[in-house]
Amino acid sequence: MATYLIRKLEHFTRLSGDDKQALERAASLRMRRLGSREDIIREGETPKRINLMLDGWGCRYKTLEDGRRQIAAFLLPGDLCDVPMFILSQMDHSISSLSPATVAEIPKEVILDIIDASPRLSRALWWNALVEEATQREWTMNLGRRDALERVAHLLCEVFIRLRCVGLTDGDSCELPATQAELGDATGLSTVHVNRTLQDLRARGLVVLKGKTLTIPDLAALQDIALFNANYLHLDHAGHELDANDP
Amino acid sequence: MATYLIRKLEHFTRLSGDDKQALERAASLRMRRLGSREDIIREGETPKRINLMLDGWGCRYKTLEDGRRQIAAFLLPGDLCDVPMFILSQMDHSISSLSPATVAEIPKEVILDIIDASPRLSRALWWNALVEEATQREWTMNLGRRDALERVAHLLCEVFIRLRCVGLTDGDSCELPATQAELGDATGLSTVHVNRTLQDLRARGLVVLKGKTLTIPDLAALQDIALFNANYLHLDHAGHELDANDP
DNA sequence: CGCCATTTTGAGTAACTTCAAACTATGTGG
DNA sequence: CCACATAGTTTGAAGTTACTCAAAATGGCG
Repeated sequence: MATYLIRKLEHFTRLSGDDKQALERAASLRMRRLGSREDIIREGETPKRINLMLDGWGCRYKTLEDGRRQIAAFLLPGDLCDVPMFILSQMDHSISSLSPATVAEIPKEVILDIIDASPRLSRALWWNALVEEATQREWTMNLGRRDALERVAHLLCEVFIRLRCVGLTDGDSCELPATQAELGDATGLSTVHVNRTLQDLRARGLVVLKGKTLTIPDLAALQDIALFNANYLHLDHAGHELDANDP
Repeated sequence: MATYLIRKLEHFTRLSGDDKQALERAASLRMRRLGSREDIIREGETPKRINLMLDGWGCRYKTLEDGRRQIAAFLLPGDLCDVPMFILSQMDHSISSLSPATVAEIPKEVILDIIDASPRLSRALWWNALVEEATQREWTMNLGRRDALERVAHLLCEVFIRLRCVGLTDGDSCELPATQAELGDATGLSTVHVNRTLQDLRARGLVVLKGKTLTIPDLAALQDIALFNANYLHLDHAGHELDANDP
C-alpha cells in the first residue's frame, strides 16, 4: 500500500522493517477511491486527516475569482497531500484528482505517533516536506524565467524523474493522465499554446505522446533544452547517516 | 534583536517570557553585517548555521546558465533564511542581501535545543515554515496567472502586509529597497515593463514611490486590482490553543 | 454508431520583450 | 560644496511570444 511512499523516502535514508511496517499500517487504516477530477479538499476547509496518494494523480490548485486557475503541484503516487495542515487552520488551496485515484486517509495522531516513535521516519518526512518546498521554488523559476518550450519540457522531465523514483516508469515511458488544458494550468500557458509547444517537442523527437502515455526517447536531450537540473529534488541520499542496518 | 521574529511568531501564538528570551539569546550569539547585494550563501554550498534576518532585506534566487535570474522570495526582517537546510545537504538556491543588512547566525544545535525545550516554539517555527511554503505557492499563482499589473500590485501588497506584521510600516508607508530590475526578477517581468507597470499604478493613484519609500494610500483598492487574498499568510492566530498565559 | 471531451488548425491581436539612448538621482572625492 | 561617476529610472520604437476566438478534426467509450 505505502510502497511508493517508502520507495520515495528511501531516496533520503534506508528505512528499517519497523519503519516500513508503521507506514504500511498507517496507509491501510482507511482508503478512499476517487473518480477523475474529484476534489479531495477545498480551499477554506479544515483538514482532519492527512491524505496519501496511493494510486493515480492529483494536483494542488488555486483559482482567481474570474476563473483563472493555477496548478501549483502535481501529486503523484507516494505523495502526501496535506502534511502541513495540522498546524494551519484552513486550507489556502484546493486539492483534486487528475485521474481515478486511491487515497489513504491517515489520522493526525497516527502520523504524530510515527514521528515520535522513529527519529529516522520523522526526518524522512521532514526531508519530504523540504523537497516539496524546493519543487515549489523550481516551479516559480519555471513560470518566471523559462519560455514555453523550456517550461513544458521542464515539467515533463520532473514528472518522469519523480515517477521513476517510485518505480512507476517503464523504460523511457510513463503515464501522463493530465490533459493539455491541465498542463496549461500548471505551466501558466493557454491550452492552445501547450498544444503547439508539444508539437514542437514532438517534431524535435524529444517527446512521444500516445494516449495517456508519455515517452521520452532521450531524457538527457530533453533536460538540456529544459535547462533542467535535478538538484532541487535532493535525491542524493542525504540522510545516509540515519540508515537502518537491518536486511 | 529577535524582536521582528517574535512579533511575527506571535501572529500564530502568544509566546512566554522564556520563549522570547530563548529567541533573543539565540539571535545575539553571533551577528554579521552585510553590504547591499552580498551573497549570504550560494547554491551548492552546505549551510552550517541558520541565518535570521535582523535588519534589511534579502532574497532567495536562482539563475539559469544564460544568466536569467528569478527571485523566489523576499526575506524581510524576522525571516529565517535556511531552516530547512539542516536536513538537506546542499543549497538548491542562493540567498543574498538586497540592502545593507544584519543577519544573526544561529548554530544548528541552538535551534534544536529550542525546539526540544518548547513545544510552543517548535510549533511556531513550523507554522513559520508552512507560511513560507504557502507564500511560495502564491508566487506560483502570481507568475502563472496574473498579468503584469496584478502581479506587481500583488507583490507590493504582500510586502507591505508582511512588514506591517513585524511593525515595520509607518502609516501607509514602508521601505522598498529593491530596484525595478529586482522587482522584475521577482515578478518574471523585464525591467522596462516593471517601470511601465509602476507608472500605471501611480497614474491610478494606487502607489506612491519616493526614493526607497513605498506609500499605498488605499491598500484595499490595491488589493482589489491585485486580486489579493491574505489567507495564504495565515495571520489568523491559528495556534491560540498554545498561547502562553504569562504577562 | 454517435456523443462528448480533447486535440488541432488558422487568423488576428494583445501583452510583454528587446535594444538603445536619454534622463535623474545618489553618493564620492577634490 | 561642486563636479563627476555610477546606478537606477524613464522613453521610444520595433519585434516576439503567447493569447483569444472560433471552428474543424480526432479519439475514446458506451
